[in-house]
Amino acid sequence: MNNEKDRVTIYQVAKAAGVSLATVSRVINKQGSVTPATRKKVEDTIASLGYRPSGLAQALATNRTTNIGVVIPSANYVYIANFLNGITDVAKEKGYSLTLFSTSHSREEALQMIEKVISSHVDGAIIFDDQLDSEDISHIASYNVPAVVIDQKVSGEKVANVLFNYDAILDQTIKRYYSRRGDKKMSFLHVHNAGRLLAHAEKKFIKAHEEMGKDYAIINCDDSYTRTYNYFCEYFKTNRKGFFIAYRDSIAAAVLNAATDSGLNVPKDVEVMSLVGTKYAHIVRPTLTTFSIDMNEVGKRAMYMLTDLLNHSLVEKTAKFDAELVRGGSTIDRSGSDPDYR
Amino acid sequence: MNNEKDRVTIYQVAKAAGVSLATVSRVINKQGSVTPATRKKVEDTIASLGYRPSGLAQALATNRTTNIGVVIPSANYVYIANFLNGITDVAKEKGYSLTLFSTSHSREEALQMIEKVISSHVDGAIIFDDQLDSEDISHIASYNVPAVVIDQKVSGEKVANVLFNYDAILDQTIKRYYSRRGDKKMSFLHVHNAGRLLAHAEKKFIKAHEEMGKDYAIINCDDSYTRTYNYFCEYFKTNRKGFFIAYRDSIAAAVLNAATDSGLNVPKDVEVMSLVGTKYAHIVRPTLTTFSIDMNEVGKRAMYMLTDLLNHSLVEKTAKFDAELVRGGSTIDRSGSDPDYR
DNA sequence: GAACTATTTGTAAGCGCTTCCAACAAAAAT
DNA sequence: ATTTTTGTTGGAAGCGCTTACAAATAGTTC
Repeated sequence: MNNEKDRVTIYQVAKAAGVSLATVSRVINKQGSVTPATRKKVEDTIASLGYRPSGLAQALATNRTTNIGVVIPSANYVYIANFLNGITDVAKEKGYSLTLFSTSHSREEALQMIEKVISSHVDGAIIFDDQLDSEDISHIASYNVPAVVIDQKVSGEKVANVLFNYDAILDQTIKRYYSRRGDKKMSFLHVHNAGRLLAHAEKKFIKAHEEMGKDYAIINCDDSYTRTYNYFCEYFKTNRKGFFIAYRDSIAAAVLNAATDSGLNVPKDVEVMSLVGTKYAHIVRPTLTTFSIDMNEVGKRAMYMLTDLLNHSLVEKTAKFDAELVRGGSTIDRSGSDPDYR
Repeated sequence: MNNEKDRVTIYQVAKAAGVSLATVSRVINKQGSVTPATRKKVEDTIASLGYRPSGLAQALATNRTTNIGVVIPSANYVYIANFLNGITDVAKEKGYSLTLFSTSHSREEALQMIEKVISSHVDGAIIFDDQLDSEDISHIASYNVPAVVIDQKVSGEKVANVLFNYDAILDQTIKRYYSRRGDKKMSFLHVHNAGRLLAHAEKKFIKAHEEMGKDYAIINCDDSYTRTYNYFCEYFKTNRKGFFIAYRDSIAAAVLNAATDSGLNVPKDVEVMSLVGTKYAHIVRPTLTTFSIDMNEVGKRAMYMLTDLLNHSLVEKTAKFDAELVRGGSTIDRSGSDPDYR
């Protein structure tokens, strides 16, 4: 064992074992034929010298890094952390490392990260960003970096897509709401820069309302629990009723708590729900109704698709995840006989 | 712009610009002297060829990767995500990338990850693991990988430490509880494999009780919100009173919700608090009392320490974070005149 | 304008590994 | 005993870059 010494190289191992570089390389890569005797000899000197192959040099020589770049807005959202977790599990199974690129919801930073991904020489990338358009992203494909793009359709030979589908369930939920006894005005919580998914849902929300000729509101709010909570505490001083749809459940939780803390009853006076559902939705009381997609599964799926892409064995280049309605106590169940509604 | 072509190398740039490799290298690294005229010429051909230096080759040649390895149990905990977020911010500021190594709370995997960190040729590492002992970790230092170790004292020339201090506040809180009107039996929620921090706190908890001659309980529970919630729903059928200390706030939230949902009053019948405090603590009702440390700050600090370590400018090799008592409504405030206790 | 210095550029040797190809030895076939 | 086949090794080039060091050019000074 060497302590505080310079890195042991394959050359030193070869010398110590009395063989050539090539032979050592063969035993560490377990390929090519080596006599059991010499293999053992080499393995022993590797162990006694404490040799570790340099991933860098290997990568340069083989043109494979076994490294995947992951582009996300920030690790600080639970749904992103879930997504990351899914990726991590599969990456470990498949022997890949992950390099994180976080864009902080800024288009500029996102572009910069894409550049970084390209020069960082990753074998592939998973891109879950909400600021770039498909042209920005297809740029990465032109540099021969296989990529799986989340929540966006980007085409290219080495690009696969994971798409979310909130449309159907959102539309259906809104229409059912009005067709039963929906007596509250619906509001959609708009968050600046929250990205495509939200923007798309917002459009659907508006469209559904216009189709039904119903009045609605768009409320601008902050992507922060505390600020949203404070805002709604103020809001509920004058507005004592409403149905709110937020992007993330932690924002919905802010509305819910503000309502409860303002002496309102959820769901009688105020109904709330969100698109993204994480553990927050289960922890609040009443629990939150969400249109949910399991982000852990999305991460896993994305990583599987990427490894298939790298092995040229990916057949279906687009995966679609349909949001499911997960009922909580924050809305009134309007299905069937409405047992909860008195 | 080249599309779908092989990587453009520095050699091609040199040739196209009619200069030598060395000159191109000088302009991309902005060092050594180059005539403005040739610089421009080179920059132009770089742009027109769409050349990007290979980080890999640079790293191999300079022996610097500008890459930091981050070892964590899992990204799926909010406090870890917060920590990661702090690291990310500083890393971006300092121009480092992050490679993630997740150990899944397994000692075996953790050891494996340490090996990976070593051969991945990172410039440094931040290690927040709960399974390894200091000997395991000091192993990494012997391979000349500068490291900042979280929540553990590891010594070595190139090792720095970030330590947490829950002892004082925990001891003080327990003793104050009994010296005022603490009438409920205290229980500590033990989670298998949750690591050092918890184990240490548990010891302190027991010690404080023995010093005061008070009865206490250790409850084994799962590191999962749902399972803990179910367990305590059962538990509260027969036990209608108690003071519970959990490790993470989401576990504490499970106890809190189970109590409320069982018709108990928090904090009158059941008091709950946790060591780690995240957004969960603010979202539940009543809010949770926690012994909190701002993990985002911990991440930032760790990364600053690491960059200083890499620049040989780190003076204080140990940083200590004291946990603060953050009062929520899940416990009865026993300071002063106990206004909430009627 | 010669002698010298400062600045800009090119040459070539690595960084630590893989891998093709040739060389050789041992086993099998004739 | 000789040729062919199979299996095991070593030599050497190359992955894309950096960086002494040498060479060449331009700029000073007397």
